[in-house]
Amino acid sequence: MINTRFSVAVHILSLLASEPERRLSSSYMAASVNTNPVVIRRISGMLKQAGLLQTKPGVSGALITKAPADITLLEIYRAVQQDDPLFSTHSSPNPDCPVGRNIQSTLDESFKRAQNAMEAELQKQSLADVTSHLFV
Amino acid sequence: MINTRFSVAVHILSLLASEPERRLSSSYMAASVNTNPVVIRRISGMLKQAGLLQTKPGVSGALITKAPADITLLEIYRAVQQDDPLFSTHSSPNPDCPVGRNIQSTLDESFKRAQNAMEAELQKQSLADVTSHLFV
DNA sequence: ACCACCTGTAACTTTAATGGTTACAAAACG
DNA sequence: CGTTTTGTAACCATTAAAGTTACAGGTGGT
Repeated sequence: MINTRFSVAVHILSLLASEPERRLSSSYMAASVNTNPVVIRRISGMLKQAGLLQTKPGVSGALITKAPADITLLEIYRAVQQDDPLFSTHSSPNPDCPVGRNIQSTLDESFKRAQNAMEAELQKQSLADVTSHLFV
Repeated sequence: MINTRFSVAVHILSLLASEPERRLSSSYMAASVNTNPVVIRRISGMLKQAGLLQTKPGVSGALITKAPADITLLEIYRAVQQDDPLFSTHSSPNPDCPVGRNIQSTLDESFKRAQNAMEAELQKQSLADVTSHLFV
């Protein structure tokens, strides 16, 4: 199961998108997510590296850097998951067995196709699609 | 990251598919996977419940129950992952915040779409597709 | 210039999931 | 009958994630 970083990252950006003029501090966002400010800063750091938000040390709060319609969920996913594989394969199968010898490379291909399909769907959804459901 | 049960399950079924006449014991398969026989029996149990293989208590070995071309990777995935969600959402966001109040149900929908896309791709691949790459 | 406050980050603790292991009852077969 | 195997339960070890504490460094208000 994929960790909650992705979920929290979308939450953070949704908050920033809802008040694009206002700098929201990590404490403020932590109260909405219901976690510790350090957790927010950790994930904000990854989003900053991906160019999705701006912060300055010492200056309170973060600002979103793009229009929500121009941020795909895939960008957010990649920002927090880097290139972690979605599926893991068991390690060191028996090389003396034809199945054991070739299973890993074969599975890697199948798994990559599945992951690509998932990511293609995330590419189709934008942050604006998410936020449009939040305020109704 | 998805656990290695799926990977091991495909390995098990590939072994059984490679010798459909022969009953392979959990110890034999454990040697190919490079793990403990109990791990194999644990996963075999799930595959049995899904109708993908047969075993009898006391009788050594397992047999595959279908032609590899008729087993999709999705069937195997479902057999070992049940209906675990692919993505997790952070728990108890703040209900006093419009974002916190609605983020979970919104994310659930987005995440389900992504998971569906992944599963649709697994549906397209059969065990035969995998085994055809193993013996070359 | 000072101070209160914030970010960024490292380090540590806690918790949960996974895989490996031990143990043993129940069943089958020679 | 006794050896072997499956099916499970129970337990241990390892790992990853999230939460927490701590603190250096920067900023802006006073």
